[in-house]
Amino acid sequence: MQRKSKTRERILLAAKKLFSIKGFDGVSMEEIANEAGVKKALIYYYFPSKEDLFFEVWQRSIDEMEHAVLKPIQNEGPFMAKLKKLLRSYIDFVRSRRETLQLIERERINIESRQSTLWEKLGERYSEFVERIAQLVKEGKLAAELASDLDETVTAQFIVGSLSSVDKNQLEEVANLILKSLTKKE
Amino acid sequence: MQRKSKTRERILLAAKKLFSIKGFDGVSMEEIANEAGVKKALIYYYFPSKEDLFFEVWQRSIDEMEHAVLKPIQNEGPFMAKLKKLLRSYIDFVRSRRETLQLIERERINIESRQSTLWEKLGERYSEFVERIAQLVKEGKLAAELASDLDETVTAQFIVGSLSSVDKNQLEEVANLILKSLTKKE
DNA sequence: GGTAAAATTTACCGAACGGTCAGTAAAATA
DNA sequence: TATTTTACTGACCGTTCGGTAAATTTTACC
Repeated sequence: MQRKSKTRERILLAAKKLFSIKGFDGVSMEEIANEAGVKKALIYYYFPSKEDLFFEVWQRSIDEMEHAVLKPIQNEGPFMAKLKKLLRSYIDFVRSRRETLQLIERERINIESRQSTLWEKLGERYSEFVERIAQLVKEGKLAAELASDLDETVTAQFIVGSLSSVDKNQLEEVANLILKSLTKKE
Repeated sequence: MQRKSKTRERILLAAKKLFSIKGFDGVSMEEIANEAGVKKALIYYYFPSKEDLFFEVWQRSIDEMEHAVLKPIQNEGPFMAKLKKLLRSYIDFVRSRRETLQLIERERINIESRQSTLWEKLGERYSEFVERIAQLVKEGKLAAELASDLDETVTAQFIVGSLSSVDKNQLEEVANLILKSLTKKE
């Protein structure tokens, strides 16, 4: 029972690593098995298919990101403090969990362009995350700290998108740009 | 001679379409052939390999983007006019050339994580594009229209990244956010 | 220590992959 | 008209793919 979950975990870790580097279609089950130090058939003992394996990797990655980014701001008080904390924790996440971020960034587009119902669920899971940030933006508008004509979802996409696409060494600069763009002119 | 280039073009167009939807590893040569209305073997008459086919699709796509985004600002005068024109032309590009943008966004990460010399060239071609926008930022700093402590490359990545990652219907809002974040406080 | 269940490996399958090649039809050249 | 070049096809090759079934080893429990 203990051994079982340990092997399963090793497979998930190996899969996540390789998926993040080469993408879903670029990785074979044999590669994943080798990375995990296991024979290919054993993967099928724990996971019904390559897709199912990827699904679990994806869900876990989004959970991980959501936890790292959203959890720290939950008990924060005033809106501006929350926003700054969000940027801070997002920067920390990008810096410390490169593999997770790369997996998400890489497969996000891929997921959107597959039409199967199962894959769509994965896309929705990601949208949920963005929408939670959009909720924060809404909060800021209600508190009159952000301009009332801001579209919440677009603003959330803007925050995530800009922080995900720049060099990891200068994320603070981007966070400042975001802050400056969002705060009301006085 | 005329027929030859027409077929070649059809193959390139079909490949671009499929690569942009499914990615390099997600598309087979047979699919591309079907999309182009051609037998698979004929593709190898025009292109030595799948990689070579992709290389040409990629180079053309970057050229297309560079032309659409950078050409309009070449003969523009003052810096702020140039910057606004850049945002305008980038928005138009995102709206009208979705396939091209999706190909670039999708394969950019993929290209970076392949270590072969040939693939690295493709990555450099993209970096060139970003660096050209960075040059514009530098211009703005010299003209004292932008804060002097802005990192040019990061700012360029910020502009491209944020405009590439939001819903196409509200790009103007993002352009305004970018403008607000970059212009000096008065 | 025997034994049943769980965990892992070996051996294999049909399909699909990227790529090749001999040959043919159609055009261009002479 | 004869000949060379260009455009294109179908059949096929070796390999790798995702996935399965059966045999073997390891573990847990009495």
